[in-house]
Amino acid sequence: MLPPSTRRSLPMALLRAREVIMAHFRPMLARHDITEQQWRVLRMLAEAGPLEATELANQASILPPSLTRIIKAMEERKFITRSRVKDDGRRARLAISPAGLALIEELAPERVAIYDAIEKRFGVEQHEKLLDMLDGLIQSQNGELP
Amino acid sequence: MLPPSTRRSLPMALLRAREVIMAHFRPMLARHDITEQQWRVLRMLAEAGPLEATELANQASILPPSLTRIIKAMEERKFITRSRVKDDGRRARLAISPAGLALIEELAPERVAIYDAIEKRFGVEQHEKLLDMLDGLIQSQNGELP
DNA sequence: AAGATGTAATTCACACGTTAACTAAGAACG
DNA sequence: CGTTCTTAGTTAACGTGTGAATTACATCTT
Repeated sequence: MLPPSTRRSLPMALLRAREVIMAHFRPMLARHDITEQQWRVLRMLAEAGPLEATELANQASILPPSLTRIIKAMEERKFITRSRVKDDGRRARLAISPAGLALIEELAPERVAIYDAIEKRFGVEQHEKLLDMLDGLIQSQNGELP
Repeated sequence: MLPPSTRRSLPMALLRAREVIMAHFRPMLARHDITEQQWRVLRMLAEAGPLEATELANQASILPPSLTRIIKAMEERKFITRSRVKDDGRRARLAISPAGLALIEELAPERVAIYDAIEKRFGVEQHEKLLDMLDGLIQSQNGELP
């Protein structure tokens, strides 16, 4: 049994797929001097409300060291606020600021347009099916790691 | 029309999918002190034969600046060799060394085992179908970028 | 209450991703 | 020929990914 060729490997396919998709979003993010990860953090806080750092890191798929840096940068730019959690001096509570919300809303139409363009090329049903399969893959691998 | 929630966005799904898959490979790579990208370069050269830098970068989905660093590191470790292309002093011809090939072969059984584990959890047909859909996605986005 | 253990977040070190600027070599054109 | 333009690769600057070590605070144990 041979190992899969690089042209048919799941890690490579996922990587390339993510590249072609992100290529659509990068110009928008660059225009506002926001990194992809900062954008994830902003959206997550906008959708889920205030979160603690660990929870935010998990949901945005960002590692703790990266999140520390991102929070620092976005706090300075006044896009998010940070406060201590009562009764536990270790935890930090992070929330999006009005300025952060304003950015999200400003970009909303463009986001929709980009998603429409992607779906138009790939097909709405294909898009939905792919999301389902990716969820399935993620769930399938999330059990015990023997 | 609302933008997609973060829980149903293609970039996030692709990112998380890649994470759960790479989690299987990381221990193996760490044991041999090889990064994921170095591993991609090695495999590519092993499968495709000697390549020029630009071609290698494209096929391994690595940006030129990263490839420069990777080549430097792997040349020092004697896993790859570099030579000038005759009649064009700009191009570099990169090839895997015997030591590099030996590493590939040493890891081959473990690679197969990891892929088997992934397929066992996700399902062989699902795996194949997902690869097809990812290819389709990549092809669909690869036209003109308006 | 004091020490051991656990947890949240940060820091450190190093590699890669990304964009822009740069160098060097070839090709095109006058 | 020499000038200009293009191409291959590198360098620079900054942010993120990753694993290990560290700090600060909570909790558990006795």
